[in-house]
Amino acid sequence: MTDSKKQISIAESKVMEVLWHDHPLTAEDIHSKVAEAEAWSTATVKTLLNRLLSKEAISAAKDGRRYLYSPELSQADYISGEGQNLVDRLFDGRVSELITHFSKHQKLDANDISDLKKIIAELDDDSR
Amino acid sequence: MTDSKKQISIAESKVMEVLWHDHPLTAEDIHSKVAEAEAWSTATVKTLLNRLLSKEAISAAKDGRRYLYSPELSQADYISGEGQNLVDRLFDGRVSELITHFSKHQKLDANDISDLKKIIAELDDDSR
DNA sequence: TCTAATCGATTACATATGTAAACAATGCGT
DNA sequence: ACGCATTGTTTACATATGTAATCGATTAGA
Repeated sequence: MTDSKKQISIAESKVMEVLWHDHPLTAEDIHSKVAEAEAWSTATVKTLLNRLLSKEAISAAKDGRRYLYSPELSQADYISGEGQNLVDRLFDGRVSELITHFSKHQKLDANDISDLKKIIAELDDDSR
Repeated sequence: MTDSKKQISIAESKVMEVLWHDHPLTAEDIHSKVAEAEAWSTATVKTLLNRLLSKEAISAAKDGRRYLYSPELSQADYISGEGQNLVDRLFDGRVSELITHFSKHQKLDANDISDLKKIIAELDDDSR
């Protein structure tokens, strides 16, 4: 098996965010985008890109002297993985527990509530 | 400031789980409980207990030759922290996004759905 | 063509984490 | 009182992660 299934770290995910938003991009592009939030040197960004490459979370296509990077791992898959992970760790895999927790402790705002209702409505439709 | 607010690692949280479930406990108690899931040596458990002590996530009360450990950090606080963390990282703090994600991708079962309905009903009551 | 700027690749280094052995103190049984 | 068992303390070591400097190749200008 390859390096694939390796975990993406927080810092690495910041680079992924940029690539999910727009790609392909050069290392320098990524550096300037990510620099809005993180005071990283270009060297740091390059290190992260290389780590993501070996984890096969992104790919690089040669473009003359430089590379153009694109995501391989989709944001949806990443989020699902992290989410599943958390639910497993904190709620023993029970999604309803997680939702209950958030509804009780993390204060849902009006938007959240209307979204929830919408979700329920759709679920009812589906099962009907 | 003390070491307090330090992050609790995954391995450390396994020890916390045991203590949240039942406490105070001796290191050996904890070792046997946690051993059901993790093949750790008692030395490993001791290391984790010490790290948790310096992070002030647990406390120890001398009981003759040994110590009795108890949680200081509550499970609710831990879960809230981790949850908030995830919502911030993956959904830019928007809880409804998280719930939407789970409803779309993580397949809610009948239980989850009835829980959701219950939550909605309660929220409606509260706001009335 | 020679050189300076530009990129990527390699190496570095501190802290965190997983996992545990070695060492030290101390109380129990004989 | 003495040595062994028990329990805590210190030290160890590999991998992961955050953060970056340095080395090396390549290319665009002078």
